[in-house]
Amino acid sequence: MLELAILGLLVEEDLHGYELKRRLTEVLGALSSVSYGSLYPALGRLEKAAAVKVVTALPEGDEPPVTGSLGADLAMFRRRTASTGPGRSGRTRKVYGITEQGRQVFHDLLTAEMASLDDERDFTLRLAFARFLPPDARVRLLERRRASLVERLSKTRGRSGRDAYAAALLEHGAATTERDISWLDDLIARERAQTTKGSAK
Amino acid sequence: MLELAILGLLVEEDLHGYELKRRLTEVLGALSSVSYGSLYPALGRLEKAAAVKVVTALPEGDEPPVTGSLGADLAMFRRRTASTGPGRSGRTRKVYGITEQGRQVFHDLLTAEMASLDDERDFTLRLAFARFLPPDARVRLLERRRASLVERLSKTRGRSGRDAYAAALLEHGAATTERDISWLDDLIARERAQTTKGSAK
DNA sequence: GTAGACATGTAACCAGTTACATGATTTC
DNA sequence: GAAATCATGTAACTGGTTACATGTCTAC
Repeated sequence: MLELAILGLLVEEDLHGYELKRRLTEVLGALSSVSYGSLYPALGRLEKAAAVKVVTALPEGDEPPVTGSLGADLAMFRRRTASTGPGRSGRTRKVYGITEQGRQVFHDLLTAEMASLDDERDFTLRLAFARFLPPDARVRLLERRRASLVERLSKTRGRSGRDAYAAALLEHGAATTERDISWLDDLIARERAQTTKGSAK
Repeated sequence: MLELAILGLLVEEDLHGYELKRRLTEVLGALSSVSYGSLYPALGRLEKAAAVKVVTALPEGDEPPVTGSLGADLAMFRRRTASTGPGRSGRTRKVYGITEQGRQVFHDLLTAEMASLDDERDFTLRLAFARFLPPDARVRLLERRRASLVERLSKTRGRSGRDAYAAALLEHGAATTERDISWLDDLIARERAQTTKGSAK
């Protein structure tokens, strides 16, 4: 999960751990922000698996490469020299980039059909990276999620809470699930519209 | 968390592990159902802490026995004899009951102010047992939750997703949070209405 | 007599957290 | 030169999971 999120962010841009954490909190939003205690070990694992590697060349313009022309890595010396003008940084930051293998891993994780049957976080994360999926996989993701919500709803409807609080909880939960379902319907419809537009017809 | 849920269920009724699991799935609803691999160890811990104890004598009232009329415990022999008419059970089930200490632990856990800042599950669980809280603690719970949602919303609003999917996610999330907030407002209002009605004024 | 629901339990694992330790750089 | 912020990392723990092992009772 964490690995998927990290790779997803690195697909677009080289980042160092600290910055990565901030982006993760954004992407995963309310759904828990990660702590350094899990982030750094995760980066370590990914590095060992050759899915990411330290690039160290600091981004300058706005994104990272764009301006390109980094010249040399000089991998050995951990650029302890002037970084960028009146440089910013702390300690010696390690900027990570995704490798070809990492892209592969990313797609594998993203496509992995299993799970997410009801895991909200998992679904959210995948949807956040949906643009990297082929259209049909996108639709499948949305529909699997929809099916799981419909099933949940069917199990909820019919039971009534033993007291006002439990009842309110049940009712609100059901209403929320219904809204989620029609939201998904919208997304699915939009998706199909785009697909047919693009392809044959 | 699990402990709190178990104790909360046992406050009302003696139950054995298997049945407990089913109730837990109901109470915690979509928010993950527990597995036996965590339930039984949790029961073990609670027993060791003297918060629950095995009662074995099946409750009669309403749920499990129905046919009732069990007479004696004969604690030593694990009732291997006919349990209830054309008995129901499997193996030899252990029915747990909450102890006085357990009730204390339950209230302590339920009242514990910390946490839940954004933990959905935690809040849901506490609200499910809200009837065991004094009115003022109930209001506090609801308002703390409300505050945390408001804060979340303020952090979300303003950022816009980098692509259609992220944007849809953000937007839907914000809308859901808004609905949650007004739902809480309803609950709080109802709560206050009841409090003033009951007390002086 | 065997399939399936009921019932309890353990061990190995996993994904994350907290708390701690360290250190560079900037700003006041 | 102290405080704040940036930055990386480790160790101990937590709260669960899956997979496995075992067993009983009912219904066919």
